[in-house]
Amino acid sequence: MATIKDIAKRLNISVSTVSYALNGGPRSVPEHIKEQVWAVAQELDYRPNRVARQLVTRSSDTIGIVPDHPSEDAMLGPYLQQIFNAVLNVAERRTQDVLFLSSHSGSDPNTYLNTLLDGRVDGVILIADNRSKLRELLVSRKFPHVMISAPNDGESPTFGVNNISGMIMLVDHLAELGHKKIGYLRGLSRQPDSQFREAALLERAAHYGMEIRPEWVRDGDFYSETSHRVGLEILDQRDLPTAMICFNDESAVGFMNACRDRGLKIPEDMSVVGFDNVPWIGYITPKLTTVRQPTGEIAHAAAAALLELVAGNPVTSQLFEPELIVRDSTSRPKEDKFPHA
Amino acid sequence: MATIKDIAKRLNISVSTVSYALNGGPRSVPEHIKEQVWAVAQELDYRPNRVARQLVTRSSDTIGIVPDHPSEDAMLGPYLQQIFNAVLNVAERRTQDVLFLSSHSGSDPNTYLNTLLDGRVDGVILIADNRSKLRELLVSRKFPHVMISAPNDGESPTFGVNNISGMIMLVDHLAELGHKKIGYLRGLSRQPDSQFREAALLERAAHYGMEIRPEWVRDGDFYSETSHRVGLEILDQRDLPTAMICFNDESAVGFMNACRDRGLKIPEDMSVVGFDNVPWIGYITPKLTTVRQPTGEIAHAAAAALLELVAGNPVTSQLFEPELIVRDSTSRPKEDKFPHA
DNA sequence: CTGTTAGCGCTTTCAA
DNA sequence: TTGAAAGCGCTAACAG
Repeated sequence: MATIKDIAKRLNISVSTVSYALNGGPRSVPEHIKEQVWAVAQELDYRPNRVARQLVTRSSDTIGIVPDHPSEDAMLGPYLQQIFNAVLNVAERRTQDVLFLSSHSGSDPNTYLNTLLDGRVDGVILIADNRSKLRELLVSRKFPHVMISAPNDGESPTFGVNNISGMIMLVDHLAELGHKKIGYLRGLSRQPDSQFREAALLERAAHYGMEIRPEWVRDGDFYSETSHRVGLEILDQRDLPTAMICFNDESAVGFMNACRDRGLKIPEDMSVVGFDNVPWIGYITPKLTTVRQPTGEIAHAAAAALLELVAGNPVTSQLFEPELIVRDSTSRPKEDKFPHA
Repeated sequence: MATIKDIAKRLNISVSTVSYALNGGPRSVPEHIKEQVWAVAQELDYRPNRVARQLVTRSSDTIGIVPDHPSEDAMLGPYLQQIFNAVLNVAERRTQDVLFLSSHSGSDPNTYLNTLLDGRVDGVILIADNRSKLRELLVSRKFPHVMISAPNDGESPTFGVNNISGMIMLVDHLAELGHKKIGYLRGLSRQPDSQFREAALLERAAHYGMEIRPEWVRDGDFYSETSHRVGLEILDQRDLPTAMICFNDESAVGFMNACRDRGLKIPEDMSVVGFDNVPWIGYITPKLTTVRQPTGEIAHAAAAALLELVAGNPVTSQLFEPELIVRDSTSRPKEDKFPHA
């Protein structure tokens, strides 16, 4: 493979001149030399060696995405997919590469840190909450990073959705429809997201004087199978809520299946809402009322911020507002249909 | 940042000894020296500089994924997602990175080639068909690569699904149910996949003496909106087929929506089949009969093969068999329900 | 067995 | 204005 040395030799000029000619600076090179250099480069099919350049410039033009809870099938969930897609788009526009760093070196954060500090990435987008050990290490080493999906504690630039107002929108919507008895299928309760949403739910529901019986609230995870199973348990009780708030769209699908199994019509017998507005939401029946998380915009902003950070510029955290999307899975509760009957 | 030089100086030994101690070879190092080296490394918080190593070993321990028709939202489709996920898994197990190379340098394949030859990846997985200009360049430069989703022409190691037998399974299934009148919503007709499937469909249908009227066959793309629209046009005709074969699951969803709009029950009035078995298939109603493409396995094999190739070992192409998954969107045709009526 | 040293290909400082 | 040369941090060939 041809190198700048070959080009220099061929033209009897110095490598520095070739380098400057090829890079268009910082030193100026006479136009006719430039042309010759480019011509010879073409002829020798010269391809710049990016690794050599990286070594001397100490920058890789690559950013990393680090999911803090790496799993075998990380890229199969819509959340990471949307983030990765958005990051890819902004990186591409700035001719940067993006590396998806799942967790080569096992789960020890300190070992894992090697991956980040060995020069392959200039900075990382960390998808984790604040208790992340890795985040701590990044902060203490001042390694350029931004966070997604963590509450903003001022330690790192953070980009996320306003979970609280999302939940409030949902409760308000149900309140407007006249619902008084609400059930809640929560996510993993150790997750900050879950906690914020639940707190908002309880507060807002209390505000409206809604009833949320303990037996209508159940733990789940993010999968529809679980919420299907748990949903059946809820539905097999005597008294039922008239509306169910599900932690995310997937669990809403599971719960809707449970309703179908028990012969409950949605939304007539039971209103159901989700959270997220996943990409395949248009394919499920009935169409689900949910809150859209602007995941793409969030990731977009995070990536842009990281690149600023890498370039040495200051950045500020950003909280995004979700959007209520009313579809066909919510309506007035049955007993409210004829309020004066 | 500490380097091996610092460690060497600290212990009054040579850098080569340090290097060998750290890497565990190829030269052997006395155990007690090794221990000292590791201790000092720890103490100085030494992190190996991977870029420097790359420069001398001329290998990046990174493979690339190259979608030949890069789009803004490349990672939003399930196909690339599954491929990426699988590749990530095998790469991780072999401590390799994977770079998703969408198309930085514009669409000129030759410029684009720079990206691949500048040392950042040791080889690439090309997702393209055989007419790919980029593939041609890779072949002529003997740059390590494998192909996914192209017919195997013997030029490059190729990994894909047997489209023909997939379509045959589908037609056989419909024939067994007693369908005689078949419609077909095809994909983009310039795509080799589409062509193979259509050829197989026509041949197999002829074999069974099935009727496929031209007005039951329509072009589409891969999106449900299109097939929804086109589906309505088909359904507004006088005579209808009893079963519709859709190019992929997404278009099947669109067509099923069209059926719903026209009051046709699935599968009673119309059997519908898709192709792919996308991840969210469990969420649509009625559950779709389809052919599963083992995309994950294919990508897995492709990635493993690429790593072999990079290591200098020979590899062989592989064709994967699809699998018919019968669910609730197909049944006997109506007029066949009482064959002797 | 271990230390010295020559690069890998590039950028950039320092001299001329 | 341009060339020579010093590294970047590492591996590995070579020398002792």
